[in-house]
Amino acid sequence: MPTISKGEKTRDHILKVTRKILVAQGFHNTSISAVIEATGVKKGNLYYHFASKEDLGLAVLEDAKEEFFSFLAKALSGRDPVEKIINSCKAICAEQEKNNFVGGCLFGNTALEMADSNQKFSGVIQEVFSHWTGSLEEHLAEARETGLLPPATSPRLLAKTVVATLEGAIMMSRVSKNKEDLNDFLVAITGLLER
Amino acid sequence: MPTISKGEKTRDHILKVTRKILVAQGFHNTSISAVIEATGVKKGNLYYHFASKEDLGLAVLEDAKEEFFSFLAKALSGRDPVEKIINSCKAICAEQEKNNFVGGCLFGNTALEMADSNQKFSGVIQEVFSHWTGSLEEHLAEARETGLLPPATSPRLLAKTVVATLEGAIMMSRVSKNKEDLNDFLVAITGLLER
DNA sequence: TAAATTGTACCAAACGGTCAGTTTATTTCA
DNA sequence: TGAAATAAACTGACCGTTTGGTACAATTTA
Repeated sequence: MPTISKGEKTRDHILKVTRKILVAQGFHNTSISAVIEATGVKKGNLYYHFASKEDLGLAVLEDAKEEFFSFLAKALSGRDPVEKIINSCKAICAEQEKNNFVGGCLFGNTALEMADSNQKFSGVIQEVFSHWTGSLEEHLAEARETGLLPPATSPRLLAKTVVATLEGAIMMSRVSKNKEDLNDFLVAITGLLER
Repeated sequence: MPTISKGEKTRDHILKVTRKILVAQGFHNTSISAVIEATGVKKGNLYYHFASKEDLGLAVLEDAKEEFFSFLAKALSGRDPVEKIINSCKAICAEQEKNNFVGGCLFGNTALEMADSNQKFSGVIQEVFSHWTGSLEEHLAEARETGLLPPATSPRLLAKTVVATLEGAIMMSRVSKNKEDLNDFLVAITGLLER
């Protein structure tokens, strides 16, 4: 069995709780004392596990990244490549609705908050976007080869467009808090892929 | 001639300089002292013109909103409604490139930073998105009527999709700092409208 | 003469972070 | 096996700094 030490448990607990706060409030608007209160972990112990607030934020992002990658891999299911992509988008939108459009996408949020002021943060974000578009690109290339998409299709461009549209859609739904909005965007993305 | 009082001039100077800082650093990562330093306006005077930091941020957003509306109206030029929309997207992308992908879109940034924690801010953002999609929607409806777009087109859905894709594109370009990225998205949006 | 601006000094609260010391687990070794 | 040593995990008081914001008399400007 995988021996999980007490420290590892605490560290993971901090990561998961902090992620919830970060996604809703952003990095700069989240204080260490808020993390301490929410986690129940004392300050000294927090700084035993993480060197700084930046270090904590980065670790949260890395942790969420790994989780998202496996989420995406599972969500990319269906009978054909196009259906797989659409289902993954649906799964992401379902998550948003589950959270009542609070928080949105941690990576998108952090991208816009830190992109120009912290290279370490934007580095992780870039990995996420890169892996995400890369995965979609592979399936789109397969779809093109099997005739599901016209030969003139650019898998790379289309993959990036799907991700961008989804991120934009999450942004706008988050502002409007309108349930129909996200469904509308799903229709649009579906239309993008089915022709 | 429009008499601009000294106070109005100072107020506007504060707004414009603060906007530059806000768009690059975000609201919570921008301190009053940074604003004072950048504007050259003394603290007492700043609080003579603005009641609080929140009030200042809100005023910056309102000011940028008005400017964006007239920018959009001018940018929506072309021989037909579809060309008008494409040109407006091009104009927005050109602005992004001009700024070397630093800052991105003030409204998108603020949306993701404040959406769930400050209703006043998200209210202004909502006005921006609403007016923006509304303008595009009008032109798309005209395009559909004149046969430029198929009858099955939903102007409302397509307008929202264009805005979402553009916001997502700005987000991703800002992270990647890649000049080709935005052009790619322009191609995608053009493809969305020309069929 | 009213509006606008400056200057300085100040405030309480919150901020991120440190550290000496205590508790809890794990190893070492007689 | 069990006491002693070591390492990991945790505590809470404390630090200096920055934060947004205030007070207000004195001065400049339109």
